[in-house]
Amino acid sequence: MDDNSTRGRSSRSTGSARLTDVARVAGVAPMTVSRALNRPELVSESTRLRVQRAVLETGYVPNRVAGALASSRSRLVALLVPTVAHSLFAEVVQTVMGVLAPQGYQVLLGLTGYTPEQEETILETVLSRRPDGIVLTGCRHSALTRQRLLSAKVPLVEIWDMSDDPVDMLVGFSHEAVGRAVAEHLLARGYRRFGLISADDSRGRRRVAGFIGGLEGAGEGTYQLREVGTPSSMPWGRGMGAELLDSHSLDAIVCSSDILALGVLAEAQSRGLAVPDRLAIMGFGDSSYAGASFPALSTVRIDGAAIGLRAAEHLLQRMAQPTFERAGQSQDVGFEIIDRDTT
Amino acid sequence: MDDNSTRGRSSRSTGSARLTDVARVAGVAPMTVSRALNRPELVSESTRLRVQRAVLETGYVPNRVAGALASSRSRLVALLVPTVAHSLFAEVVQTVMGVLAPQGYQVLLGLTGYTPEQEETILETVLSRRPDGIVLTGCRHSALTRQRLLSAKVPLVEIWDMSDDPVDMLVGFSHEAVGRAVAEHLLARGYRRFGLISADDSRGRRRVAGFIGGLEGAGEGTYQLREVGTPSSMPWGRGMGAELLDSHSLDAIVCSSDILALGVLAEAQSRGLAVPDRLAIMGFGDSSYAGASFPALSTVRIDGAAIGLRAAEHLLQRMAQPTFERAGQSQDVGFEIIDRDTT
DNA sequence: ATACAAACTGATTGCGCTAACATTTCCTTG
DNA sequence: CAAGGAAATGTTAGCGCAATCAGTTTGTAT
Repeated sequence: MDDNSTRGRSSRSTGSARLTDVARVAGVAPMTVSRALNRPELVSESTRLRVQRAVLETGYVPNRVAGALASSRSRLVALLVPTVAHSLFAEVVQTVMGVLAPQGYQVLLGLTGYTPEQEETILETVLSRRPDGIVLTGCRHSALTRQRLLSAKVPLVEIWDMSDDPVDMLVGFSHEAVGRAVAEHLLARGYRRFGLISADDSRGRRRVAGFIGGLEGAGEGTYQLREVGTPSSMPWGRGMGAELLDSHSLDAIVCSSDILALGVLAEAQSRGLAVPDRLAIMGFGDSSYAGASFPALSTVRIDGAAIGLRAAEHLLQRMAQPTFERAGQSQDVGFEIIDRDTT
Repeated sequence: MDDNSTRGRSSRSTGSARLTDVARVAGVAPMTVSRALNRPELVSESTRLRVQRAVLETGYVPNRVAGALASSRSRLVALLVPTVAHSLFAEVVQTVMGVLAPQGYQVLLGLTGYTPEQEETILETVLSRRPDGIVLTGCRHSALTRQRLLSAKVPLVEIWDMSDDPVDMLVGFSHEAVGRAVAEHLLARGYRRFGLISADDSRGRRRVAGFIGGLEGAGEGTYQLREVGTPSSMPWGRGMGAELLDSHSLDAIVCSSDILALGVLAEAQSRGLAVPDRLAIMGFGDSSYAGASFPALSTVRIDGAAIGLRAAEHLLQRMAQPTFERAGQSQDVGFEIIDRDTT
């Protein structure tokens, strides 16, 4: 009579149908309803149908918060990226979600900006949701972040970077190698006086360092470096391009993103500078618009979709395992220099 | 002796520190720890500090899954957009999260593609997480979706569109009005023979319908319509632009996104067609790169940031209210035709 | 019929936390 | 210094679900 299966009894109840309500309507035990919904293969055809009808009749919407607490499985994956306003990261988000959604995982998105402090704060709140897996952009974490990741015992994929000691799994590419390769490539094509425009984030800086290392290794070439704020944009590129061209005589400008490069291209065109004869321009990322600008932008192709895909697959595989065990595997997806018409 | 505050007792426990562990170390009741962490103003300075130390000592990470179940507040907001691969939606995501994160809300991201079926599926799983609020792109939902939204009793903001009967709150603009305004604007500038390139989604189609309505209202102008798949990209624009220019004599091409317009621009430039004298080009969205292309792209400015900002603010306001009550308010943020150098 | 396994269903318990109410401690103020 | 109230802390009882194990039914071989 005073049992809990009657509506509106407890002042704390939310008022919507629960598993017990469905069970009562279907004339079975709550546990059977749970099974009918989550592991239908364990239930007979007839009960499955009765439960199905009862769900429709009651308008039951499962409460996965309670489910997660009871089973210690949240079916939630945290995805931490610096921003989605950059098409490369948007591509990663898109791909990761495309792989995870069909497997029944939902995504908790976190934007870390480009600072370790924000990463730290966001990771803390993210961990409190007890996600089943984490995809985290970058490998350079604060000590506290790293310690939290280690003690969390959650499958983790770090992406977008290479590291000698990944926390768990890793899918990325080497930013230094990109810079070095671009330097060697442009030197080989005869360019010598370089302008560098980089966003002021750590990975952009590592590409710059790689580029400078490449010049030094070859013993050739000079450079002028300019940093711009995040997020990168065409106006930033155009403005910095103008500043570099005003004050220096340059053969080529290398940018830390395609969007900056398009800004430089616009500036060159407005000055009537022939590209690439008077000025070569190099982007980074191979965004969708890079291949179709006029002239088509030379750039470094990063396969964000491949990174997202592999990260998600690694995660799925690990989340399917009953026991937690770090993998410690790294995967370098590399990059490709795309020589179009601006170099 | 057999109490539950001893580690490793229950086989169902997760093994990490709980509130009771912190309480034991701090020498206070569990409830006091809860208060010290969530409502510190209710706790004396000295206990707050003792709890703080105990948290550090035990390495306690709150379990918000349990917290949400107990309090019926998930501090989760579901954000449903068609894609993040489009800069306008990425901007909305970025802004919404920027507003909500400082208020302690986390975002559950859902990608609905451009189909009502996916929206339906995703909404179902999203509702099972009991979010405190929902931001949903678009106003044309399936009957089931609408019914679920109505019975969910969750604050909801529909964005990116206008509607006569919003489910709850609404922040958007009229796609028909955009189409009509663009038609009138271009007719006024003397263009008559139009090519239209639109993505095959419902909102793009409504802008096309508005454009055609504008031509018919004025009794002037002819048009050729082409639809492209989603997601839009420069190659799509360039290809469709080439097809239109090959088969028709046109004054202007109107695109359903800036990225398509840049593709058309590239095609025009590669053909040596003077823009805008021989061919005018109009984009949509005013993405970051639109203003800095050469020549600078004319487009329709949609303030994604404003939409995201207001949607988030409305939601916060509603989530702060103790009782659930539909608002039924709409807000039209409008749009602006930006006349740059391609018209 | 009987034994035995396999398939299915049910009862109990607890996941980790907070709402609600009860109690204690501290501080005014006449 | 007693009375009264505010501030601080504690106790109890779930939130809604699934793990676990116990029980029941069904099918199959003897």
